[in-house]
Amino acid sequence: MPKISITSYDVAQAAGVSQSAVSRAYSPTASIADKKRKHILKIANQMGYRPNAIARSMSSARSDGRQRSGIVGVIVTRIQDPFFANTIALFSSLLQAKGWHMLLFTIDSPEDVDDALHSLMQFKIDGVVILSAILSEHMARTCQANGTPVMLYNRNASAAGISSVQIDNYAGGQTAAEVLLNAGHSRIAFVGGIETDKTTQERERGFADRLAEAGCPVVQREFGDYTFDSGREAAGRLFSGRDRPDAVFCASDVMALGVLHAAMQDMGLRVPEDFSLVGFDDIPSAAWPGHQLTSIRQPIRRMIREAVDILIARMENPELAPALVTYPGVVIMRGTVRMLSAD
Amino acid sequence: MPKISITSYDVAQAAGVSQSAVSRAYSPTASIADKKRKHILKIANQMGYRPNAIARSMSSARSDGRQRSGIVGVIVTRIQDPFFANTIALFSSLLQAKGWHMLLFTIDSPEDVDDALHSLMQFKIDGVVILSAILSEHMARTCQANGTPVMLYNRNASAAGISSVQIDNYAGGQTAAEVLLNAGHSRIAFVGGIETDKTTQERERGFADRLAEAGCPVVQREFGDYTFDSGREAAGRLFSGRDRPDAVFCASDVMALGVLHAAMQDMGLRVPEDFSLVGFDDIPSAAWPGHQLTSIRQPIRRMIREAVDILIARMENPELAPALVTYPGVVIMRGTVRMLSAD
DNA sequence: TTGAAAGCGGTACCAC
DNA sequence: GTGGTACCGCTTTCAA
Repeated sequence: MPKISITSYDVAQAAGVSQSAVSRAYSPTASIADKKRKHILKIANQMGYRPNAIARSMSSARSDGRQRSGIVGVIVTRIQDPFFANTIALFSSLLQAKGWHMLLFTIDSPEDVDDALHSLMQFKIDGVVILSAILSEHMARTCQANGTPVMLYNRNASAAGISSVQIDNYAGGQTAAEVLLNAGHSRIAFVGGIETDKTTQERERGFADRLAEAGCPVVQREFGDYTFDSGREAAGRLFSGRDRPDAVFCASDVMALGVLHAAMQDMGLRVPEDFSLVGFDDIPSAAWPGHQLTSIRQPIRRMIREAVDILIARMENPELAPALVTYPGVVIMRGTVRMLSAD
Repeated sequence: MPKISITSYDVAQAAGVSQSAVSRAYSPTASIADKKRKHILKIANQMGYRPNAIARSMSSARSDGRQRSGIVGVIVTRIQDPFFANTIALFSSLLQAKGWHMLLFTIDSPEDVDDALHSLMQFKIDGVVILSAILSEHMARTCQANGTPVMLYNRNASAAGISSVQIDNYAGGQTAAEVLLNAGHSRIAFVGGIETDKTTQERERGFADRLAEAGCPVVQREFGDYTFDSGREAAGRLFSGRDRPDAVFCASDVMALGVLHAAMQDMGLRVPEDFSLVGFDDIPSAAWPGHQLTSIRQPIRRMIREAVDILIARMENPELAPALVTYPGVVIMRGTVRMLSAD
């Protein structure tokens, strides 16, 4: 059997001090002679000692009933989506930069959030970020009851005591409509992600409302599942009929790229000559020279930074009220929307 | 102050049994009357009790000195790279499907692995996956000493006691060379990621060796940093001179796409008429209609599944010897390499 | 099969 | 400032 790990007791013995002293040496606020601390830390480092984070969070279970594990749980759906993968990456680095660890939980369907959260709570996580899903009323209450702050990213905070940071999907849809209207289009189609999805619904609603206002209703609605292939397939349905739309708004860039590639390569259409295209998210590949996709940008860096800040603030001070933040999307004009030559 | 969390003691009291009984109810192997277990579980569920995973791993610190946390640490560089993001996604779902949790640690530079590992080890993780980086001899020994199995994904296991799963970069480079040679090219260039990177080096070596064998050495070498933009910039250098290469091999698909977009859009070149292009990885977007990038595929699903299996086996049985697995890359012919009309 | 009790590795409070 | 000690919530002996 390999040598077991070194404990504070081992260090204490080697340093000729009490075990409590070793513990104090690692607590910045503890009252301990500077000299002694240095001595202990030196020996500890020599021995390769590292405080056991598990034991620490175990014992610091305070009288208020909260353990502090230093771990933030992150629950995510659709992790294979480049947009989400990127989001996780950002959450990870930001949390880490502030000294928190991230326990990642992947779920296949938004309904699994409650289970996932239960599973994570066994680790006494200090807080949780939920990406693109909402939790049940019941679970929300549970979290509030034991003081675990929840951050809903990309979704409305449905229940009390929960924070959220999200893009203004409705306004984004409106903006997309305006861009297309301004370009003089009249046969405008919409391609959504999953139809029952809040995000898709809001984007469509904003889009359709604005179009209706202008007396130019959506001529065709197609739905996919946010993947490239589903966008590609939607393009097939969009452009196979005789009365083709002359403009398309996709609820995500990935699908928009699917439409773009399909239309240009599979069907020989030109963009924006044959139709204009607007996406949502502004993922990096939207800007690639061959795409030049006009899109509604989500300022994800800022959004994630804010989400992390809010969460951390609440983890450190549970008394803090939850925050609800909505960011406006900004349209990034590129080459997939036609320009009107004259005003 | 919110209500504190429910402990096994609370459940015991409510069920009129001892605390040990509650513990046993949750241990499949424990000897407890079936009736009693059912009774306890029922009450526990009613109360919303969940065993505290922290306390559990604390107390199960066995005489062999190993705690079992149920957590696997994953250390990753370049998490923003779509290829890596995808890899994490797969690791996450596979580990989770087998009942393990994943603590994710992002590092900016491969040298930070040791620190990251130290940080993770404080949580008494049961095993660790390291993506595209290697650890120091010293750290490798530490892991072996306290029985933490290490899985190096995408890298050679440099030290003893460490497992690895990786693609055969050298052979992949050779294959790329053959594809280009077979297409009758003679002015062949290479675009690598970071020049000091083992992966880039091996791919180039295989590529260059095979080319040299054929008496057709690499005419130009360019390096980037695995990003799209760096591929795009490399294209600028590649095609600005008078004696342009007639074929390019990129050490990653992302860079290859950068070259492709730049060449086609920025410089008006056609592929494969003006030059052939081969990438590496076979990421999803390589197959998009507008790209049709010929690439050396990494069978990442199988590779990751194997990596997870090996790691889990070793976590469950520390006596097991580490495994070293290398997968061959397979060339996926698409449209970016010209076809010779006749043999 | 059961309950009592001894830890697991720390933290924090207690007198000194 | 310091060492001694009572926990944290659970698992696992040990007797009964």
